[in-house]
Amino acid sequence: MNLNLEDIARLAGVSRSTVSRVINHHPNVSPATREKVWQVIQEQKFHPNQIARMLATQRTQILGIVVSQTAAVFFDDPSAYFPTLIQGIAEVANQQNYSTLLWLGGSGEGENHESFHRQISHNHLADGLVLLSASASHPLIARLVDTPALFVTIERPRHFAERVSYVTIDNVQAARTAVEHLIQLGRRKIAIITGPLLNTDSHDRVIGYQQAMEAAGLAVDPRWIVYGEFNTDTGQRAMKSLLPLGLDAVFAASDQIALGVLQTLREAGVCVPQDMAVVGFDDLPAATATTPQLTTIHHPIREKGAYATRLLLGLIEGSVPEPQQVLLPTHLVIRQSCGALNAQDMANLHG
Amino acid sequence: MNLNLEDIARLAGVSRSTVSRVINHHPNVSPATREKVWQVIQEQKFHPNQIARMLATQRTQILGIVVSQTAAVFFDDPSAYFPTLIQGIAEVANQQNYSTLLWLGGSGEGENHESFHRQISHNHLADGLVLLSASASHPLIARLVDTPALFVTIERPRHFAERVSYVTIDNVQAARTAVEHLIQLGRRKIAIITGPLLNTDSHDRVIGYQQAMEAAGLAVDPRWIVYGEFNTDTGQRAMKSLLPLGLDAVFAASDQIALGVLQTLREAGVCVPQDMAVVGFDDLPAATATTPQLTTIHHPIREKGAYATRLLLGLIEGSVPEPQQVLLPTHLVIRQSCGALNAQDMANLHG
DNA sequence: ATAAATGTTGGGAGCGCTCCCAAGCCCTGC
DNA sequence: GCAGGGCTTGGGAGCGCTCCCAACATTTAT
Repeated sequence: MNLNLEDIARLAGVSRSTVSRVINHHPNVSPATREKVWQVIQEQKFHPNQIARMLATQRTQILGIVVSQTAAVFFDDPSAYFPTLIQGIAEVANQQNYSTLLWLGGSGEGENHESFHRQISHNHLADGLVLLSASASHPLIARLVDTPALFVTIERPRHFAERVSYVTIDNVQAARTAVEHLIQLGRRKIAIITGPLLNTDSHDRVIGYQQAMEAAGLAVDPRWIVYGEFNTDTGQRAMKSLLPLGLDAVFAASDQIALGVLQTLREAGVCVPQDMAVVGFDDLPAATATTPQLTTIHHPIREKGAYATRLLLGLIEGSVPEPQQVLLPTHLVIRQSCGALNAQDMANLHG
Repeated sequence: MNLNLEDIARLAGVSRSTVSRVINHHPNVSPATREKVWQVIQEQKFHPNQIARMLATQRTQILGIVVSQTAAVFFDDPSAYFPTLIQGIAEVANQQNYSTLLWLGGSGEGENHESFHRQISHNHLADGLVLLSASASHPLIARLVDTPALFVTIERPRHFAERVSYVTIDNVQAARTAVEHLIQLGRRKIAIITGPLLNTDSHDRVIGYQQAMEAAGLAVDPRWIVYGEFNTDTGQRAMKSLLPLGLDAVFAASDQIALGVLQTLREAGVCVPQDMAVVGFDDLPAATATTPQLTTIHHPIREKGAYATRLLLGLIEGSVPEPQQVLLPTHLVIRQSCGALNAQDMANLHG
């Protein structure tokens, strides 16, 4: 049904090879021939078969995006963290003429997870892989790290961190900045509510918290450090458990958590920021919709995806050596929930 | 570097064809040979080259997911509408041994849009396509409809509706149900705030609204019908403009819109549902987080994606004829914002 | 003018698989 | 005992492209 190179060649009165050269913009084709061939190609609306090209070149121009996680964690999440990441990836990929293969799965259970990862690593469709969650993709990383497969993870992996390429933010520094800000404002009894223990983002934010506290000579009650999930529910639950401890500030390691914290504090009649300062992490759109608006750490989610993709492309082209590890900058966005803006500032804001 | 069929054949002392037969579970291989070949395959961790297989079979086992829309509309949207759809698609696809190619793009501008769609329709990588937004994909539909390419859209397309396969919900009926519910509760002056005029979902919900009003013998002031976007901002803006009209109910054609409506009403000191009943559409998780909780139309977003994929697979296998058009069921979820639950019910809820 | 360098073109081989056909095998039935 | 049928097996011919090499044409340098 479809035409092939040979057909075009016949119609243009040249050889298959010449048509191939024209299509691939090889230099050594005379202008006249080039012109003639292009004309036939246009006329026939010819498009070379990608698959055949892949087979011949051993390159697919496809990037795999791996979201190995329970569906709920990713998509019912209003933060749109993963979708935003994917957007950053797809943008760069499409722009560089790569297609993106989306792998969603690994819904928890061991066997499923296993076969999901096997499917990805054996189906050699992609020239490279972006793993959106290093911690959840651990088994995949373990099986890829000793193969020639090219991949980069978002988030620093727990294992093989020295051998794999990743893009992340300096979570330690970012968390430290957030907590130092609270300390500067006179807060002393500061708790942290964070995500899963095994998640390196989660883990590093605790380190940053501890460093800030220690540097300020503030003792940390172990009960002040609460691990959970990066969601609203954890925020509510954790805050309820923290309520009796007489704190004056909470650092929520995600805005989702902060949302839950704020809600619980409101229900408990605790005034934010007067009685309790709150700082979040992520700078989601939702952070400006709360009352009071959330002070939070901004980090470039979409850019993480984009950067990881550029990096991966570099690895594929061979223009950069493995492994590459990059930390993207973050900054503190001061709004109302930390109490840094005094009454007058707030009046100005609303004026 | 990698082994191929021939290598395995040599190691197993058989021919390429026999190995191929074993891998593809063809019946006519003697048990002994089959066993021997499997053993070599396991030993060598052999995995057949997908690309070569694609070239030979002219089938890719890949489904394309097309999200032709501005990024912001899709991912900054807390409703996770598109991610949820994608999840439904990927689930079915992976389960049937299909991979999914994700096409995100068409960021508004004509030229971009054009080249985005060209890229999709010429790159014959997918056995079939799922178009996530019929209205936004119009140019793509127009170019695909006269080709042998297989595709199904979510949402009924504005043009070629009789010729394309799609999966959607009965928006007319759903909207009608919502509005009839308000009428039953004694509301008379009911407005509708909906999405883009060119979106068929949007359009049909208005039809449903009009049918319900007409059936009840209620005249509709043209100012009561407001078109906008499916977002919070539209809800706020539209509600502000509706405030002076002395309404007693608003049907928001998406929960996002309803969120904006609720916010504006709160700021204006209008009590919901006493002074103004509000019904939404979508049944997002956020609908239960509002005060009062939102009465809304539930529709199966994820199932839409899953159904569309099963349908597409059917078209690919040739087991169903084109075109197929299906309407999935919806239902009204009664919560507090419509005023159907009286004080006692509410007490029970909180007890 | 002529050898050498350069530019242009065509064809063969190969990427790794599937599918078809023919050949060889064994078994059954007359 | 031998023809005819069904299993099992191997090899050839693609799928449509790229890439290399050799052949030929055209310049350029001497």
